[in-house]
Amino acid sequence: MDDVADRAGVSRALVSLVMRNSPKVSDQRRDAVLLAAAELGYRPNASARSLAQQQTKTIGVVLNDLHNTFFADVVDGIHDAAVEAGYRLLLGTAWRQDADEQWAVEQFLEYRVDGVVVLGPRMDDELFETMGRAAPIVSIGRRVDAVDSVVNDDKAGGDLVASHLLDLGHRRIVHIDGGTGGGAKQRKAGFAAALERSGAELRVFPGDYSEGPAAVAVDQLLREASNGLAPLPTAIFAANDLSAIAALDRLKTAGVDVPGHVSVVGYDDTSMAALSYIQLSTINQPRYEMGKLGFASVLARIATPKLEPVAHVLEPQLVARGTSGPASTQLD
Amino acid sequence: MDDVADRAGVSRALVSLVMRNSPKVSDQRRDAVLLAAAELGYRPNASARSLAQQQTKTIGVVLNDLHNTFFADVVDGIHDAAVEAGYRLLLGTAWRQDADEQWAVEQFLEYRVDGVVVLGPRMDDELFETMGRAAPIVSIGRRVDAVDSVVNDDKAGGDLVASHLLDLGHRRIVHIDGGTGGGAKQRKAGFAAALERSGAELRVFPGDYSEGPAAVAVDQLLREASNGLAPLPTAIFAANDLSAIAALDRLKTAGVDVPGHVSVVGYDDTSMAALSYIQLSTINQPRYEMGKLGFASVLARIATPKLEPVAHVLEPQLVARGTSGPASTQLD
DNA sequence: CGAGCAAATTAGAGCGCTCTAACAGTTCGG
DNA sequence: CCGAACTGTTAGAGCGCTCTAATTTGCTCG
Repeated sequence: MDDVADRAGVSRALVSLVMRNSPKVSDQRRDAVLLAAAELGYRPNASARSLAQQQTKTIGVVLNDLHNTFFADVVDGIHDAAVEAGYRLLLGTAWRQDADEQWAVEQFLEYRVDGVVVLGPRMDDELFETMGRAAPIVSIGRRVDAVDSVVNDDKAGGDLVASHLLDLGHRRIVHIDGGTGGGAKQRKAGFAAALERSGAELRVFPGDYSEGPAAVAVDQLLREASNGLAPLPTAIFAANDLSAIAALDRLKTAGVDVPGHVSVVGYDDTSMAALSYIQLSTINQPRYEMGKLGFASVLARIATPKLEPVAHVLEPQLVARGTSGPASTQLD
Repeated sequence: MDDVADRAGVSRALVSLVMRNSPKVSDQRRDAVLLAAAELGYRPNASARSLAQQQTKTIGVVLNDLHNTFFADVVDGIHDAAVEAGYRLLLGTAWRQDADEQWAVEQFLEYRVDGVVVLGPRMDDELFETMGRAAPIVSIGRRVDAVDSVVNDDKAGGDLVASHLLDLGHRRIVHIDGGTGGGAKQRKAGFAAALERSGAELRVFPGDYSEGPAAVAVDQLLREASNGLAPLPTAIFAANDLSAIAALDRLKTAGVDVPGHVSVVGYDDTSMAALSYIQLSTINQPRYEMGKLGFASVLARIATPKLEPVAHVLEPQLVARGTSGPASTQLD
């Protein structure tokens, strides 16, 4: 910076003003400085700037799983909102390990990021509260009372699926749940409540948002059907797309027509669901919006730190594709 | 830091030593400092440290597409290698825009990261050279002569597919290429050369690594077959998994048995290819290894800045799954 | 018991920037 | 024609840490 100042024949302070494009610099000097900077290949040092300014204009985003495209969409939303507000993003990855998650946040705090967004958090609420004292922090995908959170209304989502299936005439229905996964309990609750109101028959199998248990559940259903113990259900609602796809796979392998004979619905609307090859009916969470909202929350809290925690609840949407159709009347 | 020093009754310098866990501190003082730090909730300021140390122990990773799980695997490799070497990762995203990519790198340079890794770069070689002068930089997925690069041997990959199909007895083969996409030309070249040696018949359709053109190509093949103009090929090699899946989709829709009647092979071994639902035969690039190697390159260059650029070429591997099988003898 | 030496500790400068307050030049109303 | 009110520019302290060199402490040993 000194070199640039010398070369342009001005003071260091003026160079600083130019680099931050302050309006109170004469065009003449500005050009001289910019020229000198370009000639010397000068690039401001972000660390020094942060140190002096006591703010980084950066927010940290903790990603739990880089492989999950669900998060990618959310990050897109955060990114766009951040750019608009003149903030930059720092991504940290927790590689699906709880300890990593905390570590990532600690790293961010050492960097003195102005705020932190955690996607699909696993760490416990208490830790959230502790970290929340060091910097504004918001949770996306799980409700945390101590800090701001952005979630979709999983219960409403479950209800949407139920209505969709009931409208199609389904009465013998199976749910493969998401175990302890985020939002799984609410999805099930919303789904079950709606079915109960209509008097439809519901059977629940345990799952965990992964392929294995879903396949096991469907296999059992198929076995029961072939033994004549129980007819196949006319519809299956899996707690997320991954398990829905596993279920689909088992059904197709067994030669069961989908949706002619059994309808299948998932949750999340991942890019896999949209594959023309799969065409899974599912529930879409407004991921991009959730990202935008998450960033806005952080920003609001940066401006006014001692606001009461807010929980933003967004409405999920049904995306009816090719795996759900009118209930089969055939009995098997 | 001063507060911690006061509370522990030591000097600021000693606190600094403890925070960097230097061995030359007595246990007694160390404990006192750690206690004081914990009580005050002290967290070192990374910016100040970087400023004083003139290094950040951080490397920047430019991600072109957060949605592509291919990159996620590479990042996993980079991450593991980085953690092992005591480095931390900063992720930047280019959101598929060339300008963003350059911007991301600039940001990193302002942070004074010790090195940069760019995944699937789009910026031109010249820019690479310029940036390479400011910090060690390595390109993963595209060969760039001016700097280090890590790529897979696309030509060998094409050759692998050819051998696989020839071994299975295929002689009437179609390739849907990847247009100007990275490595597409080499994949085609390797494939075509091997087929030519064996005298098999090859027909090439234009593509661009996306679904559309692949579907168009297959539709045309189906039309020709039903018109009796030309029999269906017994095998199709699509330049990447996405287009392979699109091809599969058209074939299945048309009721063509895969692989009984037509075999399909992709390239990249994305997570979609591994879906039990799809089981696509494909070529696997050692993504995780590529990440590790990429980091190692950066590290080597940090240690010895003026090394000659090195191009690491890794061997691709055939992953034979359910979409490729013995050539059909049936003529249609 | 004090010289000699290693280990433990500290003072203080410096990293590259921003920010406050002060300082020159202009302009302008009275 | 003088002081007020700007505008543009600058000196210099300070951000929180590390690092070098110097100093103190604690031992060992003749």
